[in-house]
Amino acid sequence: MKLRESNQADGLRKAADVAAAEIRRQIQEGFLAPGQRLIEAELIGQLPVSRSTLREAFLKLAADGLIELQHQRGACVRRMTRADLAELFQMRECLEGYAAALAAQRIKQHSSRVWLLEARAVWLADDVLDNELTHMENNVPLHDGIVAMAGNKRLQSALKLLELPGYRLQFLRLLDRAQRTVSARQHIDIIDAVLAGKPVQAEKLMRAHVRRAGELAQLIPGLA
Amino acid sequence: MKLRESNQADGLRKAADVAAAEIRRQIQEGFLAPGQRLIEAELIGQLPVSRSTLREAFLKLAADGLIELQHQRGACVRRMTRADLAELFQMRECLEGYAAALAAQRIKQHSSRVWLLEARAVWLADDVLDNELTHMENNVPLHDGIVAMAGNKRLQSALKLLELPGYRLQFLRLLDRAQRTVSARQHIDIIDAVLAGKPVQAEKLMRAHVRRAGELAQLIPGLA
DNA sequence: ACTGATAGAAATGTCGGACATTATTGTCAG
DNA sequence: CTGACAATAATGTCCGACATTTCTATCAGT
Repeated sequence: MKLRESNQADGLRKAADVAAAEIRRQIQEGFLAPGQRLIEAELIGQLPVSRSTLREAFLKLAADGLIELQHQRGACVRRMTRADLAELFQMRECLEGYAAALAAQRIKQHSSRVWLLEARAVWLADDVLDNELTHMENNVPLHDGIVAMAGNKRLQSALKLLELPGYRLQFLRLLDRAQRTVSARQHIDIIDAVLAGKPVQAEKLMRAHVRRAGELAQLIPGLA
Repeated sequence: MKLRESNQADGLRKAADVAAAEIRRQIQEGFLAPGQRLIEAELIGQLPVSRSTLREAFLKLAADGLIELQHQRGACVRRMTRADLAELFQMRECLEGYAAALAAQRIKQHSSRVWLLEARAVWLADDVLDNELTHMENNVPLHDGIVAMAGNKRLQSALKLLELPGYRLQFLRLLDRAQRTVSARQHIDIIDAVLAGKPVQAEKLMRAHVRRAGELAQLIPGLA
């Protein structure tokens, strides 16, 4: 049978990866709500894959922590409890703090000073205070960039698994102007510490920054 | 067909888990060397599972980082490069350090002071200096125990994935008496810091301890 | 009407076979 | 000895079947 010709030029060579990516997208966009059950028979009807392949996709998604698999009870979109969220942000505090420290250590080798200076300018401007979407759109790249500067791929992929799956919109709503102001200030301080090559301070500031985000996340409504 | 009745009372309910556990055991005991290819057809002959189930086991092992899966090239036991090892110990330095800090913070709530005091006595005794096996057998539980005291299950499972898969024996051989002496001293210092409820110091000491182990691990022969 | 047992339906876990696709190997002409 | 090419081996995917387990709706009894 002709293998799907749809995935033109994408890196997803296996059908299971395609299916996993599609389900991931549906989860992140809210089509699949946290706690919702994923019935194999239903998804087979929606995705061009067989049961075996779908089950493989389930395993990959479960490995990424996006869904949960229970024996003889199938798959469901992962539902966060407040305790889970606390643990998650504790991990991020630890890892991103360390990433900031490593980034500060390696700042000389990197020509990414330029990039950091550009980011700094962004967080000094008013856009990130006025517009919550602009704020968010610049927030993720900044954190990712600092993590990338740390130069540890394991660290990078570990942190990728710690992004909140389906609650981003609800988190966004919690960021009022006051919150955005504090956040922007912290970002600038972190950038300065990294640029100055001060690992200890960079780590300390990043930890405080992530901890604050974690406390804010606890206010997300509708958590189990 | 009658499902295998062998797994009496173990928590491994799914056949895929049984197969994964068996393969994991073979890797850790050295029957399967790093880099060795795992042919589906061969393993089907050795394990009482079908191809589908075996492939599921592969996915789980890959998620744990024990094997690597390449498209159209199957599975092979993960081979560590020195760079991989460096990243791995960097992660452990970060996470275990943080775990020590958390443990020190929560020491009052835990009645595990007793446990720590017992561990302290062990590391003051001569057994852990004289016998490399005794050293190792007490090392893992101590680290695990401190991580458990941190009370973050994510942290716990993240660290479980960072254990060296098949190189433990070779690492063990690097621990001569001098190394063991330093290690024991560091353990005692860490325990004292946790008992004293000093998170900052506990983290600092644990980081130094893990970093030292990482530098030692770089001496493991036969790495890619 | 409510509760609990029970039979039926629904969904998952596992198996075996089949075939397409791709990687590896071995052969042969030059 | 090298490069093209055919043969082999191994993986990726699909399909259908059945056992096992969970879920559900019905029904008897208090």
